[in-house]
Amino acid sequence: MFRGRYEHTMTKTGRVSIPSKFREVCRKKYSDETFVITNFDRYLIAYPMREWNELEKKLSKISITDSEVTSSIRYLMGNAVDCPIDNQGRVLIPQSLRSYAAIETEVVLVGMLKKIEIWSKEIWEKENGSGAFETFIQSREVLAGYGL
Amino acid sequence: MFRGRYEHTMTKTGRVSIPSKFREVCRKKYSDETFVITNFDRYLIAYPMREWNELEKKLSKISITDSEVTSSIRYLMGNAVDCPIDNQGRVLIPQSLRSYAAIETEVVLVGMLKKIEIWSKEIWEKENGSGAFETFIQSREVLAGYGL
DNA sequence: TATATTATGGCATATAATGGCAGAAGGTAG
DNA sequence: CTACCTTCTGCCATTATATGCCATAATATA
Repeated sequence: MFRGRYEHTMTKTGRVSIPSKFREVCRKKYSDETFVITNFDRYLIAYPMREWNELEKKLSKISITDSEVTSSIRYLMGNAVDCPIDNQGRVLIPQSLRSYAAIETEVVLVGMLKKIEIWSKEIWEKENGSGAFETFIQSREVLAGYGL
Repeated sequence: MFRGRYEHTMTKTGRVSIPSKFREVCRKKYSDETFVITNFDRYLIAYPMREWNELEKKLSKISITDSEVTSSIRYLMGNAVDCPIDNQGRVLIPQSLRSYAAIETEVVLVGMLKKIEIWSKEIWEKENGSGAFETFIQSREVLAGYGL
């Protein structure tokens, strides 16, 4: 599973190094080094291809006549891009996703179990900076409900 | 499966480049580079030939006595045009379909699993622009019903 | 301290997107 | 039937972007 937080810088051409610990998970657990990246509110989510395919399999069974669901599928699929890892361990993040997540040069990569979150450092600090520990403490009871 | 969203411009003669990622799916998954394009509401849908044939097979099982359904089928079939991909990776979108979908120059192509949607950029922004994420979040419960 | 691995910048090349033009095909009016 | 017009289609040129590779810097490991 993906865990840990890393701060990397993006090149001018939009390439970001995937932390080697994450790549190791890709190789060992998924035996594939391609991510599907999509945007989610103010940050990006990268799924290993296998996890993404699970999602697609479920979605493809839904009838096209259900317009509310169709527009959600459109949102999910329309923003998804596959980003293979190159020989230097990097992915190219397309311009559209960069601007969605307001990523310019500094990025924060967060391991989140079966997926990775990619944040602009600036937004990360605003939303997860000083208050994060307090939020964590407050959600103790919720976590306790899951046996933690 | 088709995924991702691309903004392209149409030439004066009505040709639109198919994003290379979509062409790759056509080659690898369908081993064919011909689409069947038809209009659907306020946008166009392009099916790889094989998917279109599946659709036809399903439609042909419907009884011709059901007049309401028959007219829907007539609508779908009557507007369907096959559009092969040329050597530069483009398709010609016939005038009739362009005017249906109000496509002038700027188009948005959206990968939707087994098909591609083609929107006029203007209409796309109106219907899927800023509020799309909220709609997505709202339909989470519906999606949850499908195991997502 | 030496060595391996990781992160990242720079550059060359390949591929993609798209505009322009010319010939081919097909329809229409004289 | 033929001349003309419109639309279709193939090909070339240009630009932007993506990709692969090498070099160096930073970090971790033995």
